[in-house]
Amino acid sequence: MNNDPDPLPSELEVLRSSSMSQVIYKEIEKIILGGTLGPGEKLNEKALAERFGVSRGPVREAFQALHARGLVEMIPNRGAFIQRITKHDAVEIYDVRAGVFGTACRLLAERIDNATLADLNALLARMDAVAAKRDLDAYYPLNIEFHSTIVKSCGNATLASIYFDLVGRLHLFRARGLVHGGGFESSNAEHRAIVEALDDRDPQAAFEAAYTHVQLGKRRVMVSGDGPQSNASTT
Amino acid sequence: MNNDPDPLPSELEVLRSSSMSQVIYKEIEKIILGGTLGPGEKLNEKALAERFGVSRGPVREAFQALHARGLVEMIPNRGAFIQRITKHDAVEIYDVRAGVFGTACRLLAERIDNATLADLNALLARMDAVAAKRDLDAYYPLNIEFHSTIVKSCGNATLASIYFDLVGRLHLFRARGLVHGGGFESSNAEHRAIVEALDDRDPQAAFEAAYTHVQLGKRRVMVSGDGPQSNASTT
DNA sequence: GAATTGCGAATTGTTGACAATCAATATTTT
DNA sequence: AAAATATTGATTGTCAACAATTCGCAATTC
Repeated sequence: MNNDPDPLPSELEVLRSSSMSQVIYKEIEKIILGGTLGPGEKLNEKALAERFGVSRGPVREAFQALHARGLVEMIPNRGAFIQRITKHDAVEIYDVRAGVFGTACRLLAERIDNATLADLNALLARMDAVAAKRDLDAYYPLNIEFHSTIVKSCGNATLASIYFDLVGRLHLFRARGLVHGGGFESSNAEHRAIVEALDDRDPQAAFEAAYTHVQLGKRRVMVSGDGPQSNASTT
Repeated sequence: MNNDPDPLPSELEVLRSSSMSQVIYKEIEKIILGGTLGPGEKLNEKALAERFGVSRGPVREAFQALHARGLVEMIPNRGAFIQRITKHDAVEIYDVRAGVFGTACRLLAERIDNATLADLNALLARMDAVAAKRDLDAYYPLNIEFHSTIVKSCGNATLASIYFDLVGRLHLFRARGLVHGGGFESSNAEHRAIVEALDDRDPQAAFEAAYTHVQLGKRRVMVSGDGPQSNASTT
């Protein structure tokens, strides 16, 4: 009868109660990708359930979804652990990401409008500016926005979903490490090559430029640190 | 005390009880991809639980995993339904699959050995043989094996997983329909172009051949039937 | 002193029960 | 009779409890 019996919606009770496990999913995903709990660490069912104010059921359901997405490792009778990414895994993910991102550019080259092109060129200019100042903290989000803009603009939601999945998994690899500069001028040069191919509406060239860019980004990350403790933004 | 109290292990009690939900996952996946229960149909928790002899918990966990993989649609307070794939969705999936399969060929071109090449050439010959006889039932599994061999040989398990995921989702689109012949001579010609590029160890050419092949396969499927009631094997 | 064995606590896997929601039918009203 | 409304049945969402397994630590053994 009365509207909103709960005085404080508290962000967790806003959504329908039915999608509770999906809310928990998003929350745990935040914990994992936020890096507050490194790879290999255990996810305690009871602790998480109490933290979110629910029972263990929804938490377990979220675990299964996270496992299917490759963010969580399930060991029988042991529980859920944040997925451990080996260097070999990271190489694999980078290679797939190169192909997926290249495909995004290829598709985008066939449909890009001038507004999107202007956005990308603006990002290029801003990245050049911060690169000249060696401001890596400013470069990082711009770099992400550049790639995201392309992927979101290519008109393929399935591709975008897979792409961001891969990016998330890579976050596990380079979780919470220092950033290695060096080579983000060349990184932006590669960005410019991509935009030029898009401007030419040349799908093959766009793919090649994008694929090569990610591959070079992989090398930049791999040479900087062998273990999963290096963060690199110049991809 | 006595070993194996259950007279019939029945394939469901063989594995550890802990991975029960994952066994249920595989079983429901079989139901979905097997086509005995078309897209949009409802998956009843209680009925499935009784069928597998477990409670609803593991079934719900399996639902979440299937949802994360894009095989099941979850509607709040309504339950789980086999994912409905629109024509637009199918186009998206085909485009991503083209890029992923192309990437597999690109990677394979850099590492293929003569044994794998011989396998692929043998498959080409067998496909030519059955294509000459217009034996579509024989062509279909060979075609699948050809693509699977490439994907499994490219040395990237992450890519393979994503690829087979996409193939599974496409199965939902063309579930339980008649097969449209026409164009599977050209399909095998495209296969041959892929193998030739692999033989040349030419990554770019391999990608282009593979990408084009899937794109043409998409067109062959799309022109044959607008709705989700057409099965096409010549991809 | 090092390795092994044997508890006890904690955690996971599963279940059955209860509350909430939805679909479908029956009933009432206009 | 048609539309709107109430009621019933079924299904989903959530929870708390129980069984089984694992982990940590102490006691024992070699």
